[in-house]
Amino acid sequence: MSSDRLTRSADRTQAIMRTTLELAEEVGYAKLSIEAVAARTGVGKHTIYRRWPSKGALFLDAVLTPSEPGLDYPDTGDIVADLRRQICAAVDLLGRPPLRHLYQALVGEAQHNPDVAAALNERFIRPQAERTVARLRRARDQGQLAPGFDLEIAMDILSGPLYFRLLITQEPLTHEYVERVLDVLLAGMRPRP
Amino acid sequence: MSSDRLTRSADRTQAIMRTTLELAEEVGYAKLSIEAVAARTGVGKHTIYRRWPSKGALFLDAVLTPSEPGLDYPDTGDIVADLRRQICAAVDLLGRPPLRHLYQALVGEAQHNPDVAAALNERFIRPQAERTVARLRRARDQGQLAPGFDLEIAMDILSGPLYFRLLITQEPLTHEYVERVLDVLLAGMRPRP
Amino acid sequence: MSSDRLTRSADRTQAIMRTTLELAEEVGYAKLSIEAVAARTGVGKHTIYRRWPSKGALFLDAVLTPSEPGLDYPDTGDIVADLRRQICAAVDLLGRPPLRHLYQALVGEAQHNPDVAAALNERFIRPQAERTVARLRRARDQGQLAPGFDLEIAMDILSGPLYFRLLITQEPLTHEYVERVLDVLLAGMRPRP
Amino acid sequence: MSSDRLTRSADRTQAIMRTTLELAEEVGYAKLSIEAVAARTGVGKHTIYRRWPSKGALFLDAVLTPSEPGLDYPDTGDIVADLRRQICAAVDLLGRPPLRHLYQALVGEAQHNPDVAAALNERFIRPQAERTVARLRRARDQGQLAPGFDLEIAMDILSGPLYFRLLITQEPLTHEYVERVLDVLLAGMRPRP
DNA sequence: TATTAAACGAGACGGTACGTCGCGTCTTGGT
DNA sequence: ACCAAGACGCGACGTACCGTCTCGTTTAATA
Repeated sequence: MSSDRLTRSADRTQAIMRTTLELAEEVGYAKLSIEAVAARTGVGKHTIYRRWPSKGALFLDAVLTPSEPGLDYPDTGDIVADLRRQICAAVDLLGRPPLRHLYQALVGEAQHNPDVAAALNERFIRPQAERTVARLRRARDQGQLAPGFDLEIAMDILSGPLYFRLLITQEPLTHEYVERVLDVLLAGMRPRP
Repeated sequence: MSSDRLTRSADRTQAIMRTTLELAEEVGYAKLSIEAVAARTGVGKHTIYRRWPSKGALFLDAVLTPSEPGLDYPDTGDIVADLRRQICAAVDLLGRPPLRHLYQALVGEAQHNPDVAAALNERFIRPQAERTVARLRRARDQGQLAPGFDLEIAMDILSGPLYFRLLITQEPLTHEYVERVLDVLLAGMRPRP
Repeated sequence: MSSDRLTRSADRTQAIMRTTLELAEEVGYAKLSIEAVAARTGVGKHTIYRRWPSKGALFLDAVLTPSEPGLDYPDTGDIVADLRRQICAAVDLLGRPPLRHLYQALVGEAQHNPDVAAALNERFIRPQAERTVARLRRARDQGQLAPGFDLEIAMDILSGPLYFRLLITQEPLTHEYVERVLDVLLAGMRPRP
Repeated sequence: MSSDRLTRSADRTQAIMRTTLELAEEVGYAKLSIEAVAARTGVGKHTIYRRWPSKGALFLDAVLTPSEPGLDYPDTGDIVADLRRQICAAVDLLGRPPLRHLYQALVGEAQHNPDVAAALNERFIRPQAERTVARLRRARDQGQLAPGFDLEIAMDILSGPLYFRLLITQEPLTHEYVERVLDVLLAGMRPRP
């Protein structure tokens, strides 16, 4: 039988993260307190501090754990369709309730806390980016993209505008917006001869 | 003389904002406190609360005021050169010390505080964006850009990747990076026939 | 007109000390907490810490303040009657409810906290002792006591046994006990020739 | 062979008490914690709680065990000499380092914890007192003391002033002080005719 | 010139949460 | 079967700031 202690520990860990999301949705990340999480979970503060070094670290775990490991990247052979599908999925997940505000707050916290920033990259951003770049590379090898095409920049251009909308102008993220980005990226800026 | 009182008031306001930047550089935005700003400036807390409703609002003012109104957009007739110049200037200002960390923190705070987000957009992001779009429109009218070119998206594609680097992957912002973004945006993704 | 602010401050100070005694009677000194005193008084913890450096110091003030400055020493000309009266008064005050347990706890705390010990001596023990010694000296000068009589030791012999009962054997303190101490002290140990 | 386990138990018990004294000397009784005793002894907390119900009880054992059973009361026939010898021995033991502060703390704890108070009396104070009273009774029977002499009070007068000095005024305890107490007790207060 | 009203420094105040410590109980794994 | 190790719920510690609220004290504009 699996470990009683680990099970119990894991139970608590799960319960704490669940409460964290709950409270974050109710009062917002800024007003979230470890004290309140402990109280509502029915757990000592120590039990939280034993697991996470800061509110930010806890919140990161709480937000990211349910989404991991993330969706597989599709490969239908049509690079544009695959990108569209993948980006729309991301937009649907991160750009709408309930995750939108939580994810926004998470990125906000990352600006104040280097550990959170690092973990966010390590666990979420980089893997996603690597999958995207890999898919792009495959497409380029198959001649669907221009031979000298800059894959890393393409990746940033696919993500950047969405984050710009999410974090800076804080406008809604729609599939139509994704479409427009793809269009510009596909065609480029220059008038065709 | 006319504005003796205003001047004195203005002096205080300036002094408070100066101290705010000072302290933010020393201890970081997260550990910045109105209490400490008041103490170091030699000012009562009331005098700060009379002027700003929150730490975020004060910080926003402190960071943005010195940079306003921002540089005029150049128009040499060459749209690519003008964009490069403008974006590099922005990168040099916001992507390096001393402003980089402060600006990062400011955007971070905007994720938790809608007022800060709104003010940041109103005072900094939107004007900048509007100037860029106007410049792009002029270029399109002159035939330097494709006729149906999506100016708003272009604007987001020019900014987004930089913010993605600044806020998410937190890698350095270089002129070379700006160049690569411009390259991809100019040429587009598709192989030319 | 007296100071509004001082008045208010004094009010709070009084209220805190009152609550302290209240709680000490309810749960005992050992379980008394500054947290609880603050909560019941409706006062921030800071307001207590601003006034007293420790629970012991607060408790000392709370216990001693109402009893100060202490009763005048009587001088009827009869030293034995005066001593009896004075000691019985002290016993009635400190050796019975409600003060007995509080005073016991105060002396207990003094064993762990030198500041409390010093303040207890300064404010309560020494003044009392000095009055007693002064009264004894007057009696000796008048020939009511043996000429070489050791006044300081007499003082200790008048107090010591009471404290021994109060703190060590923790038996009740009665007037009869006072009487017996006085009897032995008057007559001495040696058989009279 | 028999008591292998008991021996081991006894070893642990001894080790815990030793560490307790060690730590009490280092940081004072107030800052002593069972947690720290367990850690330094290399023992689980349970092992301590299995043996003692509270920090006070442990401390009492730790302080009193080495001094037990106490010195035999001398009987040289000269009551004054015997008292002097016995009291000076007690003063030397309890009124000087290293025991002075520990014993002070023990009595302090007894003010907050009735169990400690009871045990202190039972194991230390009463036996000592009974021996003293027995010795005094023998002396009275032999005519060395006045016939109606109040032995219990005498006992309290011999102890009380010392405890008063130790606990209240916290002045040093010297043989000279013992002498002065004996002198007053012997002669009494009244002028001889 | 004297009066009045505002802004000011200083900081007390009721709160909330921090991160730490130790309590006494309970569980686990090793010996 | 007993033990060290230490997780756990709990409660209090003493600290830091929050944002609000007097206090007297300048300071300037008005009467």
